Amino acid sequence: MSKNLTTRREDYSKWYNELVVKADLAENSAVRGCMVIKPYGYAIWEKMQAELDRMFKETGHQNAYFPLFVPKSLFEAEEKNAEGFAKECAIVTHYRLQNDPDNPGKLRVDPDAKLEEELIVRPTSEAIIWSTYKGWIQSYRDLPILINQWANVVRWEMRTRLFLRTAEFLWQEGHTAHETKGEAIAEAEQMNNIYAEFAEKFMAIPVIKGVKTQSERFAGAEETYCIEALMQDGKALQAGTSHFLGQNFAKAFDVKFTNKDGKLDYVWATSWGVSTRLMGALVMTHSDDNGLVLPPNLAPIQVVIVPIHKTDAQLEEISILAKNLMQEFKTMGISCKYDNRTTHRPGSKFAQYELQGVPLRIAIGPKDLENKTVELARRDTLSKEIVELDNLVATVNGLMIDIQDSLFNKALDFRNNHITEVETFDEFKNVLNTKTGFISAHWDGTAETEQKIKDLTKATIRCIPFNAKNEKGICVFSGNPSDGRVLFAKAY
RNA sequence: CGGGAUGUAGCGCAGCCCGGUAGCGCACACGGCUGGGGGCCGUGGGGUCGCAGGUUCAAAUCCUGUCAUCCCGACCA
Repeated sequence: MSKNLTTRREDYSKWYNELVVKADLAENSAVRGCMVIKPYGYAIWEKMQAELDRMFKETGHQNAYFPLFVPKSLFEAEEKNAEGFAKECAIVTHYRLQNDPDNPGKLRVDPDAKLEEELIVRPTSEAIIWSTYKGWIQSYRDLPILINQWANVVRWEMRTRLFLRTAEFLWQEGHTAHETKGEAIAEAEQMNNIYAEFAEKFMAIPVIKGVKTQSERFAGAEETYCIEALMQDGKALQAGTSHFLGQNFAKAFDVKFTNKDGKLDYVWATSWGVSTRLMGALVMTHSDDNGLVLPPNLAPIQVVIVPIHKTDAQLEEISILAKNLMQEFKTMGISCKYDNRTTHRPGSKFAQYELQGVPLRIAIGPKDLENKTVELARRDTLSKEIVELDNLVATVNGLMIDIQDSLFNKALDFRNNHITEVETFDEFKNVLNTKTGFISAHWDGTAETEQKIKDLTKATIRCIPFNAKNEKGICVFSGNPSDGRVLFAKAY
């Protein structure tokens, strides 16, 4: 069935790359480490954006936009943050080109056009935003500030992969300022919950909520909340993070306010973000060897109608039926495409929509016209059935919900079957190398142990999950006392 | 930046060892037969073989240099 597509079993990375390209989601750009998101891929991203944006606004956030460039002096103000990102920054040093006297027809950087202060292309916007907030905040009456921005950021990664790690990527970053510590923590937790809800309800990706260990924390954060998902190859993917930043940025940028008692205090901050990496998570969670599988809630095309005909007259007759159906789907809010191209044959259309993950396909041919039926094919199960034309729209509507649920449940089963509790380090290594997935193990809470395990196995602590049962134990590596289990995995 | 590999048509590759002026599959264009799962047959278009130098009557092929890309590490949403 799958033609020209590497299978998951053969080579998971290759399968992923080919799938992203062949499903028309994105491709590598000629620009180093950068990606071109193609219209079909972007349409999915837009659906994600729309839903997230709605959720942000429902919780009182507003959108704004801040500059791409961050002057170096601002960038370095919060030391930990600067240090964390320093190794992967693109830097603007000049502002003008000129004709190259040594190479006619070529340009060179004008050496006289050197900037007095270099500009960092934002790898994240805390610095530029907090330097701006300083001017906005004087009193507790100015708080909270609840702002999100949709933007691109640049991180000069050594090795890149479509959607999962590219030098430039699209994301949203929320940056909030609060009067109290408690309020800021509540905000960070709320946003992590929103991410989890979005991942599970819209992307049909089950996630584990928790906090990062100190060494995995965002540079400059006091606490990093995260949602972790499990891909089909048994590796974990960080799907979203939300940070409680304490007063670190307020202190670095001197953002003080007068509180209700008339005293000066630093404001409390959060930041949170998800990126186009979610597209990678979507692909890797649901897709199969025939291509992409999209949950109905995110599919740009939820239903495709493919006519099967020999003659023009047959096509015309099918088209009348198809157009009526489209109208009904539209009324139900189901997006539908009728592919009446005569330049492609039905079989190749079937294959194409399968590759592109369209959740449901309706085929209508002369036999169907005669019997008042259509053929329905589900992308997720690859099952086909002939159904009556009567009540078709209701049937399809029900299937949209079924498919969405069943994708989630399938991913949930897989995920739950790949969380393994281990008691010894031998078991740990064994599970990691054979079964893969998350390993639930006791940890002594030290960075040293965490690092040693990472060096030995490449597995990192993905998160300290919130839902962990209260259980004392001994560390799987050091044998020292542990307060609870954490989740280890190899990660993207 | 350390280890490995590769640059030949839009994409994927063969040819290189053993030098004789470039080929296959997919894609593309045209014609016909077709049409309920990626059709078949025929015809056709498209490449200064990454770049520069050298050896030679002759270089995709041999030699030297160089550039680029990919994979494995380190870094990371």
